[in-house]
Amino acid sequence: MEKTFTDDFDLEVIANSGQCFRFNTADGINYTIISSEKMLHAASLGSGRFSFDCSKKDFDSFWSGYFDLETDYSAIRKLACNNDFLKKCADRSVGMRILKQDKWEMTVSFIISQRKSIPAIKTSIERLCRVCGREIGDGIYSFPTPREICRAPVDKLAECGLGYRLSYIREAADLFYAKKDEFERLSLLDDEELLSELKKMQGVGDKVASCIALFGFHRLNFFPKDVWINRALGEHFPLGFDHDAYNPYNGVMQQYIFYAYRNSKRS
DNA sequence: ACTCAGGTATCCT
DNA sequence: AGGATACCTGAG
Repeated sequence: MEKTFTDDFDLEVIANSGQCFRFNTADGINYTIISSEKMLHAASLGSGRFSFDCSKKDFDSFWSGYFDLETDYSAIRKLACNNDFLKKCADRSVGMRILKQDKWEMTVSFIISQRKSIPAIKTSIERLCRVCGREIGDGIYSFPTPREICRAPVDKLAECGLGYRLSYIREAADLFYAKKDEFERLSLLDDEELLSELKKMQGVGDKVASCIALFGFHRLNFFPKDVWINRALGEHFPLGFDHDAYNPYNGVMQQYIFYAYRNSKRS
C-alpha cells in the first residue's frame, strides 16, 4: 500500500538516529524494518510518498502506532527555534520521529548498547535473534521473548558477542519470564518512578534506563546523555541545557542533537 | 597491534 | 556525593 505524509517522516533520519537497531537499508531508499515479531518493507518514493508491503489492516493496527503517526512532529520541531545551535540540529533532522518500539526489545537492546559501537550493537542483536528468535521471513528472525532467552542454551547465547552483558540479559529475561503484564504495571508509573524501577535491573543505569523510557515507553521528555550528547552539550551549551523550555519534548530535542552532531563529526 | 565504543557497578576518598 | 577503574568483545 502507499501513503503520503505531510508531517516529518524521513526513513534515513530515523534509521540513523540511534533509536532503532533493526532498521536496515542498502540504498537509502528501500528499508527492511523489524520490530519484535513483525517485519515491514518500506520505500521512499519522493515527495512525501512511501510504499509499505503490508495490508491496510496491518498498517492501521500496528505500523501506524509504531511510526507514532498521531503526533505532529513538525510542530514539536518549532520548539527548537529558540536556540541557534538546536535550530541548526533540528533543520538537519527534518523527518525525525520517535518510534513506539517494543518495551522488552528496547530493554535488551540498550543493555547490549553499553560500551559498544552501533555496528557492534547491531551485530550482537542479530546474532541473538538468530540464536533464539523465530524465523519470520527469509533469514529474518524475530526478537526473542524473555521465555525464548531463558530457554536458550548458555553456550549458544555466548556466541552472540554479548560479553559481560550476557548475565544482565539473562537476569532481565528471568525477571520478565511469565510476567508479560510486568511492563503494563511499569506503564502506569510516572517518569521518575519508571526510571528508578528500570534502574533496579542489573546493567541498567541512568542512560540505558532513559533510552528504554524514551524509545520503549514513549516518554518523550527523557533526555538520554551519551558520549555524543555530552560532547555537544559541552561545546554548545556551556551554561547548561534549558530543559524547561522544551518540556515535555526534551527527548525529541535530544534526537535532533544526537543525529545532527554525530553525523557532522563522523568522517 | 591498538584504541575506543550510545555505560555501569564497584570501590575508593 | 564525587572520582577512578575494570569490564567482554568487535569495529576501524
